[in-house]
Amino acid sequence: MSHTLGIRQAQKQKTRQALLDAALGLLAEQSLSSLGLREVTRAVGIAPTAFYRHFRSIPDLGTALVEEALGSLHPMIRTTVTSADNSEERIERAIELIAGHVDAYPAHVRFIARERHGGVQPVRDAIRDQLARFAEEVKDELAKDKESAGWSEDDLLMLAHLYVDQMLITASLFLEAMEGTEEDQERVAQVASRQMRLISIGRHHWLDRAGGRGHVRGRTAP
Amino acid sequence: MSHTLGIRQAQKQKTRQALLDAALGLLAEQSLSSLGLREVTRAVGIAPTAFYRHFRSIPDLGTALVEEALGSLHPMIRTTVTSADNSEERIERAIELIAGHVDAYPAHVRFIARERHGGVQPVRDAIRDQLARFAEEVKDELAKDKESAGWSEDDLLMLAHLYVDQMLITASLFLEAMEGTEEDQERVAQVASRQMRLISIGRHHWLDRAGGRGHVRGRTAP
DNA sequence: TGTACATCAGTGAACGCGCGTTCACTGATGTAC
DNA sequence: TGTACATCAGTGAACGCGCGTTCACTGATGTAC
Repeated sequence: MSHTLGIRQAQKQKTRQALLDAALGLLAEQSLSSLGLREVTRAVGIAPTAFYRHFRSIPDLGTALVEEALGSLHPMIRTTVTSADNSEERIERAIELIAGHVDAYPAHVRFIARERHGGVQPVRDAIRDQLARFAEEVKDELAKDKESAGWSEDDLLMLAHLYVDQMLITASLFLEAMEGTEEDQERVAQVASRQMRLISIGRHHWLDRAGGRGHVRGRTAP
Repeated sequence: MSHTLGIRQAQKQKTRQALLDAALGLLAEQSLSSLGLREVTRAVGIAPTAFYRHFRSIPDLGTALVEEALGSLHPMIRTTVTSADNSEERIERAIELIAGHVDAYPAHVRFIARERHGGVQPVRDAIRDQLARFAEEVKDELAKDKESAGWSEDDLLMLAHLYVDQMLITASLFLEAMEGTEEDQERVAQVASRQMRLISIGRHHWLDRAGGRGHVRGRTAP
């Protein structure tokens, strides 16, 4: 092997990760803008001053958490969306995937929902940028679909944003429902999948609109 | 007249309102969970201890802000939604109404967007309850519409939530765009109205679904 | 109308506490020879 | 392999500061007669 990273680097990364994990835990019940540096180091069990070896400040740690929470999600998004539109089953699968993610990483999901409009600008910006990337990727996937024939780039991006926002809302509702009964979660899934279906139906008939006059495309009469 | 409220009560209300206003101003750049009692009283120009004459705590003040921000909005919601679905013009009017509200009360809108998923549970609960009321009211309005014939209560509520969430997302985007150019705001309006339109199209064809088999209603062939 | 007492919004001193940041340090790990 | 020096993650004392909350108070407003 060529590069085992060295004992020092390895230990540093471990401590850094411990700081991120501790912060995420503490953020279950407060916002980033009220999270204290001493609070985080205390939870990890190191001296307050050691914090500065890893992060400039709490907002800096926050942007690292954004990367951790969303950075690795891009491949998942792509495979989830890929023609996730045609059939009921595909919508169900997408919803289940969201539910599974919320179940596996509830703290990350909560963090993103909370700080997306939170009081720390660099973190808001980081989240906005990641979500914009998601929307672009969703748009790219949608563009590959047969159903997207005749759609403008603008309209595809508009639809992609609608899907991304809808996913976030659904994730946030699952999070709330996690503290409730199994039934609550089922109800969230039901509503979310019907909303997805309604949006998909809107997509399906998008090019029929324009009040019947002008350039109607596709949809040749039965 | 029967009841001029008395000098004492009037002054008390004035101070209370000053506290709410000051808090709302300070919340432009931080979250409620990091807002300090002394910070608020300092901004108003009264002693810290006077705070307790009006609110039990900062979260208590927060729930009062929720009431102020959303309580008076119910009539507006009702008139906005009322068959706001049929025509392009009605969607445009709704979007303009949202834009106008964001323009008139940016701090309130920011507060709701921020604290909806923020770190203070009583405030989150208060916002959730108000939004649920909005959804119920939107549902009631939708139910009056001809287009809702054949819809179940569940589906109407599902659609109502979709509209409410969409309005909030739009309001939040307008807020961001307020710091940008006129063009930015126009682009937000364009995207928002197309998303609304797509949802409306989905609504229009909702009962046609079920894969063509089974109980297809309305929509007799041309 | 005038007087005597009650109420209560706002004051100001005092408290103990945890905060973020600085600084010189220690000692294990890494590197050059 | 062994030695001498450099690096640097983590330490611990110290700092000044603002926090939330308590308490007894003041004096204008309200009320009863």
